[in-house]
Amino acid sequence: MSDSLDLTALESLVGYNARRAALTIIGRFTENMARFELSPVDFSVLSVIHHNPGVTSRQLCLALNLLPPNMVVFLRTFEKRHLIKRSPHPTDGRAIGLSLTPEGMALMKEAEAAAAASDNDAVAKLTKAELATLRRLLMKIYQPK
Amino acid sequence: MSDSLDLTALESLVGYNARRAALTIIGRFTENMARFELSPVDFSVLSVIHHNPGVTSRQLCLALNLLPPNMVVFLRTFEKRHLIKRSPHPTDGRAIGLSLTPEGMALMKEAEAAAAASDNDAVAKLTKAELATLRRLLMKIYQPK
DNA sequence: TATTGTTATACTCTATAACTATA
DNA sequence: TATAGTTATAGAGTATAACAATA
Repeated sequence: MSDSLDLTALESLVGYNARRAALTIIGRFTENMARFELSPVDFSVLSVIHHNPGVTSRQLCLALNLLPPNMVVFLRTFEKRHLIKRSPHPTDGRAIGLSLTPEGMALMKEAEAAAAASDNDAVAKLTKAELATLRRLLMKIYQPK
Repeated sequence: MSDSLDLTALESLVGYNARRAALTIIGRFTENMARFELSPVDFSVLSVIHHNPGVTSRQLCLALNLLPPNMVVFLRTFEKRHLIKRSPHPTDGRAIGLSLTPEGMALMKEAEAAAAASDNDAVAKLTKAELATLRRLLMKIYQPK
């Protein structure tokens, strides 16, 4: 039986194409990062902490579009795994500054290399110029203003 | 407090950007399509049936990367809403051909117009040429071969 | 009064195992 | 033996309401 269905109506929607591409890339990401026991969202949270030591939970939620109650669970798990530590915020007694432990830094050094490799593999059909264009156009869609 | 976090590591990953853009577009899609009581996946299934009358459940699963047990639930719900009908497959006694009812066609005529409008709104910052490029690059990522 | 972080919980979406009817 | 469709269920991911501590 021929699999030649007409999908042109769906394929005209950017949202459909963006979702299918995201699921493809991130599905592979999930497999390749399983050895670190990091989901895509786990990785994104740890990456932001890594490059922004002292960041607060609220800042993470805003930057990554995650909800505070869910962030609490992520951070608790990371702390139990000794990947992050919490320090009192210098000026705001309600807030808590987050940073990676040496163990967390060691993990993220490897994990970020593996993440980049997985991402590159998933988009290997595109040229470097196409990838630069793609990233730019995608960011234009989700960034405010 | 300045919100200027360093996200460059994440933003270098196509998967991260594709996911953020997809969630932005589809979040708006979900709001705009709520009046039809159609989720993004609901819409994609009905759209394929609309443009491919007689399609089988298995073909839908392959085309949209959905799992058969979940498709059963979608189709049951559509049938209860009198949006689709099932007909015996002409040659394969195991399979069932799917098509829209007149009621389903009427709904999808409106829903497809609203979907296109929502999608266009969500990517209004991009030019027509950029959108054509974006669709082409995204399809290259998720299409096999 | 508003905000940060938290708890508990509900809801949606997706995935797995096993079954039936037909090819 | 393999495939189309189905059932039941489990799991992951995400969302809502309400609260304590601090600004």
